[in-house]
Amino acid sequence: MAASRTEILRMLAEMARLTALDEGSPQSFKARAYEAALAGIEGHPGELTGLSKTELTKIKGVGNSIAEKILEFDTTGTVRKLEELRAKYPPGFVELTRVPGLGPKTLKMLRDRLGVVDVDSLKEALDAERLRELPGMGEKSEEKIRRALERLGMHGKDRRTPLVEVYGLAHSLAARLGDLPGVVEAVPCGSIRRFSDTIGDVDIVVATTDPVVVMNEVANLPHLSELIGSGETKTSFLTHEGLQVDVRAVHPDQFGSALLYFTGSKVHNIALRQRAIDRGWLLSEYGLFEEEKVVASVTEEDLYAALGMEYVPPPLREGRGEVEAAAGDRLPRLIRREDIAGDMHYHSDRSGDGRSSLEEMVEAAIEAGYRYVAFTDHGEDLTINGSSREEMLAHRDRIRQLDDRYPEIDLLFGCELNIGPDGSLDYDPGFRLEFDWCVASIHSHFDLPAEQQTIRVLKALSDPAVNAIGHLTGRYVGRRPGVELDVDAVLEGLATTGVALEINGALDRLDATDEVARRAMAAGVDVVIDTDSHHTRELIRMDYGVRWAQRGWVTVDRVLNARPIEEIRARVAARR
DNA sequence: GCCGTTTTCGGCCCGACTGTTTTCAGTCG
Repeated sequence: MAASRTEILRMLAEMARLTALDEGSPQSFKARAYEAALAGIEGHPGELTGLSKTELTKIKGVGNSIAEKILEFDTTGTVRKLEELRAKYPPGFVELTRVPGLGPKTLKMLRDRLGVVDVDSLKEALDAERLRELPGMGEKSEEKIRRALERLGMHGKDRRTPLVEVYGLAHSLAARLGDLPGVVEAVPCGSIRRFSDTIGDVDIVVATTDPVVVMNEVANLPHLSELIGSGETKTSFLTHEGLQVDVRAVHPDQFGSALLYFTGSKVHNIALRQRAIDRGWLLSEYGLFEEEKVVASVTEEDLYAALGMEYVPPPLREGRGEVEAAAGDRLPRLIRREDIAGDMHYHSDRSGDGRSSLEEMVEAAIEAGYRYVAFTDHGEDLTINGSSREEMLAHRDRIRQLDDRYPEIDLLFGCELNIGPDGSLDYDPGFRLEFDWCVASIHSHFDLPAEQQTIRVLKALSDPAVNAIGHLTGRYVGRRPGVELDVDAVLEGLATTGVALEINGALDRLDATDEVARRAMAAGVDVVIDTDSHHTRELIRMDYGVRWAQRGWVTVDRVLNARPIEEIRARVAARR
């Protein structure tokens, strides 16, 4: 039997989790070794199955022992060591690690001294007031754990929230703190700044000469439901939705190092700190130090430069090879918002779910600085939102008229075709070729087997009218997983046909994923970064799409809509 | 468990806050 890449990653993640528990600390070197191997493999593009032990140990973070475990897992389907750990720490006990405030040390003590093995037995021990008998524990600890248990499942330590649900809140909170007296700047950091599609909690760093004012403001925010902790420079609280927010105040002179530290990721930070150590320095949120002397601290640019690296944009800071690349001046020229020349997935109220008129959408596009835009209203197969042939042809006339009226922008008559369960598309082949540009996307039948989904998408992209595949999996972050398909097969299809992979900037979609985008780069597939706007206020999604693409290491030379319209037209023509 | 332009052994990122303690361990990020 051969284990898939995903299964191997999951196995290593479980090994890391259980080893941390067994060793009594997530900082345990063994646990971190598993995490390092996990990161190394995630950054390793190729297949894993079939690799020899020697080849496996060439992967960063994978040594003899982990290579053997991967081989064992690949051939037998399990790992003896993992089975032992599972027996020692059954799921009910592991569940307890999700309780905020309960770490491995405390959990071990609870089990050894009080026989606590799961949530129920923990509750019994709490009711009997037995925890306070233990060293280091008291009445307050009992109360804290009791409260944490009550809201377990609502927001355990490992709960991730879709970015779309917190993005607005985080920025409005930062804006509010930014207006306080003494505050120079307030910025959401952490996974929000790295632009991860899900986030654990909200981290806001405030540059201020007067941290007391900031801490007071935070303690009295209307969003605050429960105060978790508050000190002179740091306050943590839960919102009414159960989201944890950490606000940290630093002196403006230390803002760069604070931003760097609180943006993470953890893996990225550790790598930077290691670089500092290699130079005999120390890097913390307060700055880069040589003994007592500050080497750099005011801006992130200063810090990277001092460490002998190119500046690393936040979306890249995931420990996926960016540290090595930046140190060797090998960071790719990533796509940037100012490179974008147009939007190739764009709706008007011709679509049933469109909310702004053609004129409004054209003017919004001009306002955004675009040189061209493709209107891609839904085809007839989406019965509620789509348009008939007659409607589409009338629509085309209006687009041509507007194209004449607005010489500063080129308007394309396009369509968002619906990919049926069998890969079929709207209209007929001849009519489809009437369009200047077509994006084809999945809108239903999300549960078909992966093999069928792959055939479905491959069939759609083989149609000469199709120029891009929209929101590849149809996922909604945190709500709908999206279709399963053979990504490599699809990428190969895209590469051979010259059809582009869309990176959809809608915050709840962010589809294709950053991971797929990166594989697309390796496979020689071009992308289009689109907003899929249905309203003039959705054009901001281009910022999101670009940052998401950066997470996928998408380079400017591979983005179709960073090129002149003539090149896009030529590409469409060449395909027919 | 991994790793080596000082090392095949002895290291492995750094600091705030809490609760329980009089100096610190545990947890978290």
